[in-house]
Parts: sequence; C-alpha cells; structure tokens
Amino acid sequence: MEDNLLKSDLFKGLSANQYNRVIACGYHQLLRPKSVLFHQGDRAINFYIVNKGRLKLSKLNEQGGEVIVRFINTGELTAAVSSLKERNYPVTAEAVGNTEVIGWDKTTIVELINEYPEIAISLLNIVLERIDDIQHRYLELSTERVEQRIARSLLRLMRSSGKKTADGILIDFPVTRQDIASFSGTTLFTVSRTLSTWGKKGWVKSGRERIIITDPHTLVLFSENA
Amino acid sequence: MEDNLLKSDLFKGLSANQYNRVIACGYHQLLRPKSVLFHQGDRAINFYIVNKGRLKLSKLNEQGGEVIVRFINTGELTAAVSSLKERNYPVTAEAVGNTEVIGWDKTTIVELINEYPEIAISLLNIVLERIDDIQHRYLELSTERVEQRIARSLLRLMRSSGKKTADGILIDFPVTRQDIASFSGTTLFTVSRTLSTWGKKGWVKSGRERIIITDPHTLVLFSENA
DNA sequence: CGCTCTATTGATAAACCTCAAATACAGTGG
DNA sequence: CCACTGTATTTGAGGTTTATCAATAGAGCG
Repeated sequence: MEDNLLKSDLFKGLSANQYNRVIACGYHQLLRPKSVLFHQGDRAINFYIVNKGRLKLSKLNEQGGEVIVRFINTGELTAAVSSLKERNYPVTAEAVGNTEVIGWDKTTIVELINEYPEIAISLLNIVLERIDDIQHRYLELSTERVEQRIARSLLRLMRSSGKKTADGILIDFPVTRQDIASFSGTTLFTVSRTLSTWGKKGWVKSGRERIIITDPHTLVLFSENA
Repeated sequence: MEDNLLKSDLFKGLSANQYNRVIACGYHQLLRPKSVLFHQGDRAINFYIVNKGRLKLSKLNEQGGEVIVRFINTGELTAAVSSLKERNYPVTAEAVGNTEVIGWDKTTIVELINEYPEIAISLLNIVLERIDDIQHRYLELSTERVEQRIARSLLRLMRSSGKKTADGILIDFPVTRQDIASFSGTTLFTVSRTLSTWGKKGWVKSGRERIIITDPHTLVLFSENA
C-alpha cells in the first residue's frame, strides 16, 4: 500500500526492515479537501510525508496577502517547524483534495536519526534542495516580469502534477487563478488576462479551476527568454 | 582562538573534545575582500563556517539581475550544494572584508554525522531556520512595497551587524546602495531616494558605503505598519 | 589632480495593481 | 430539467508604484 513511499528520498539507503520500522513509528492521518494539517506554531507533530494527494504550503501576512510557498506532492516531505520566535506569519499546510499523510513528532525523529543516521543525511539533502528551490524562486520574483513568472509557475505545476491528455498536459488538480497568482507573486486579474492571451495563442487551454498546457515547448522558451 | 565558534549552533550538544575533533577535520581558509569562496557547482568543499568576517551569498540570473540571498556572519554556517541539475544561476559566496572560514567536504561531514548524530540535528535545525527566513523574505517581496522592504533590509543588517555609535547604530561593514537594492528586490535609484528621504526625516544618516540608523524604533514601526 | 566608483536627482515611461461590473460555471434542491 | 446561488473568471478604465535613463555631483585613491 505504501510502496510509493519506499521510493521517497527520505528512505534512501534504508533496508526494507528499517523502512518498515520507521513507518511504524509514524502515524497516519486522513485529510479532507481544504482541511488544514498544521499552522506553524502547532507543536505535536513535526515531520510529515504525503502518502496520497497533495498539500498546499502557504504563508499569510496580516494584511491578508498570501503566497504559496510550494506544493507537497505524494512521496514528498514537509516539516512544521515550531520555532519559538516568529509566531506571526504562520506557514499553513492545507490538503488539496483528499490527502493521506504520515507524521512523526520531533522526539521520534531524533530517536530514529540516532538509530539510522542515513535518515539525517536524507533529510539534509531534501532540505538543502528546498532551500535551493525557494532561493531560486526568490531570484525569479525579484528579477523577472509577471508573465515570465506565471509561465514558470505553470511549468512547475506541470512538472510536478502534469497528466497527459489528448489536448495537452493537464494540471491534475483544481487550481484557481488566485492559486496561480499566489504562486507567482501577482494578482488573479493579471493571471486571468495572461491566460486569456496565451489561450488565444494556443499555448494553454484553461477553464474554471482547470489548466491544460497545450504547447509546453513554447512556454518553456518564453519562461527562459522573455 | 576559535572559541567564538564553540558558541555556534552547529556545535550544540557536543563536548569540548568532540568539538576539537570536528574542527580538526576541517580546513582553514583566508579570504581577501571581495574574493569568491565558491560558486554553486564547485565540488571540493561542501560546508563552511565563518570564523571571522562575513560572506555575502548572492544569486545571479543571466540577464545580470542579482539578489543577495543573505549574509553569513561570524559563527554562521553555509553550504555549497552541488546539485547536479541547475548549473545556471549559481549561488556565489563572496567575502565582505577580510574573512576566515573553516570548510569540510561532503565525505567528512557524512563521517562526522555518523559519529555524532547530534551534528545532523544541529544542521537540520539551522537549515530549517534558514528556510523559514527565506520563505519569510519571499512573502515580504511578494506582498510589500519597496520602502517597507528597504526598511526591513536595513533592520536585518542592523540586527546582524549593527554597532552602536554616538550617532546611532552603524551597519558595520561597507554596504552600497546596490547591495541594499539587491537585498530588498529593488534598484539602487529607489534605495538612494528612500535613504535621502529618511535622512531628511532623521531616521538614518548615510554616506558612501555607510549607513547609520539613527531612529531604529520609528524604522521598525514603519517596516511593520506601512 | 585626474580617475574611478558611488551616489543623487529629475524626467519619463512601463508595468502592474485596484476597483467595478458583467459573465460563466458547477452544484443543489425543487 | 431548471432555476438559483455562490464562486470563479473575464475585461475595461484609471491610477500608482517603481523602473529606466540621463546627467551631475561627490569621495577616495594613487
């Protein structure tokens, strides 16, 4: 049932037995669509792996501004860091569609690391890659124009959650203009206009909570060169 | 000589002996001002701790756009992640003033972690905090106006490298308008204008590569409320 | 004192947001 | 099957923010 997790980066270098033991230490949780797994500042559980479905990691400021930090797809990991400082601006993890996760609390993780240091290495690798990713997005947000960023967002979603269809590559979960906006650092209006334009050009086909990328190649070129 | 490092988060939970052993495994390096410690993609060494001075971590895109990801101050850590994908947009670590670092290569780090798993926990904590920080900055960049972001940048620099003087709190290393701009996601022109305005209001005093925050309190209020 | 790097300031323009109003869509209950 | 309701989306007009470009001034160094 959870064989998809075996392939997860977290378990790189572990034997099947060790893997089973680690899984046994965690606990399963089912999430309905749009239910919240954690806010930063919650304490009980610290690490989660998505067994099925997808989480949306977002961050709010008090003026109501939202950014989507990333999506956590099946097999991927996220952590609820309960740092003492910084209670404001929590990170929120919300299920997109029906989602299953397995969670470990901090104590358990520390025990497991002491038992199997490979886990620590895996975690470090994962986390370093995440830093790389968010730094990259930071650069993009800082230096690129809106349309370029929207293109990159679509391509990211396509790569992580794309599904081939007759028309093109469908982003395989309900995604609103506002989602794309929060993921690209712009407004839903700009996203809407941009998708309209690209629709006319034949690059994408989009509808209510639904985006199909019909010409990925051109979109890639656009995202890199303009 | 390196007692300042003992206090570093990296060595939390280690005995003096263990600390000495870890330090002995690394190798020292002296850097002249503005010399480059690494580009991402370099391989030999993977983790560095700043023993003296300061590093500027920045990222470039091919259009020449630059962002400063963060400054690594004395006692802090950084890693040169040589991921296979993504050769473009390297992260560059450059010395600000004369700087000393100690470096460990990946193999050594892995060995040390296997020996002292506490190190892995420390590293994880450090890296998770960094993620938190950059995510926070990402939110700010996405949702706040330029002046607010400039204020936050100054305050960050003040907190990490501020030095009390008669006039106010001096940012204790040479920092250009362009640096502030790259750190805030704007242009040097906007930074210049903003500092001029704030100079007239008595919030800061600034000159060539030199910024003193004369009214930190007001600047904090401004950074949070407008 | 000339050279180079940094900073200032103004004019102009582009990019993008904000707000308002209309329209499309999906589900629900009659 | 249809009307109804609550979202999601589209589109336009207008305004703000901030970048861009150009020209000038200042600071430090040999």
